[in-house]
Amino acid sequence: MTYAKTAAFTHEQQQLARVAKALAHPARVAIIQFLASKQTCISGDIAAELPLSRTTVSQHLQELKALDLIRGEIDGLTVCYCLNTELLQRVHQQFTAFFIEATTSPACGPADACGC
Amino acid sequence: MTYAKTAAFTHEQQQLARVAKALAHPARVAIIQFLASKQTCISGDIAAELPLSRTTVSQHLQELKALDLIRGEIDGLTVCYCLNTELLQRVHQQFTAFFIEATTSPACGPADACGC
DNA sequence: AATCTATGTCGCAAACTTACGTCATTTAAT
DNA sequence: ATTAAATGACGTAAGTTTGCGACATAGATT
Repeated sequence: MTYAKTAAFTHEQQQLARVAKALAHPARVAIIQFLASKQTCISGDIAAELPLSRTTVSQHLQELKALDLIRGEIDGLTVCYCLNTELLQRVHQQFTAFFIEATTSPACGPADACGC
Repeated sequence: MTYAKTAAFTHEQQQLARVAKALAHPARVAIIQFLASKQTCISGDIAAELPLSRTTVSQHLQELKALDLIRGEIDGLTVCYCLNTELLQRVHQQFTAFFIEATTSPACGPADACGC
């Protein structure tokens, strides 16, 4: 997505694509769900929950952190990760707007094979 | 040393990731928006609207088609593409469920630096 | 038939992602 | 002070995506 041609698209399109990309790996979906399932920010060994090495999970965490979807606070030896629910809410709205735009279009109906 | 990672990713997580991946490029977001903006299924030269070569656009179209997010009907010389609004609606629901799960978690608040 | 047009397919190069082992750093426990 | 634990950074190998020109194909048009 950071390919050369990216610049030509609207900021909105790039924004949506960037977040979509963050969710484009089951590990990152799983990480977010895991963080959501805990009342407290969980330390980094989310790795124990996932079929991936700690290093790889750490990398996925950094990726989510780079977009600010999650935050990490160092607390002694461990790192406390947590969801940025505010951002996630805004992202949710963006996705919803996109999907509504897409699903309310008067394009071909569900079954008919596109009678244009 | 490898951790004991027995838990593979759920079907649900993979599903979400797969769709997210389809939206993970601004060109594909743009294609969907473009199809939504037309009352009628538009032929393949969506390429004229995008800062990409026809070949590349065709490739993105195939990718969306592989997930059945869009459909293409051959109509003589041209191909009629259209959104699969039914699927998009279901996908929207999936994303919404995910985001609600993520945003209603009692994790760290927006401003406080994660007081765990 | 010869040609034109709209499309998809193929193969390639460059860029990016994924996954993981090893290492350095930081903090806690002995 | 030494050792142990948790973690991110670094390097790197394998795989995937992106982007495109050249080629192939299949209806239209002449």
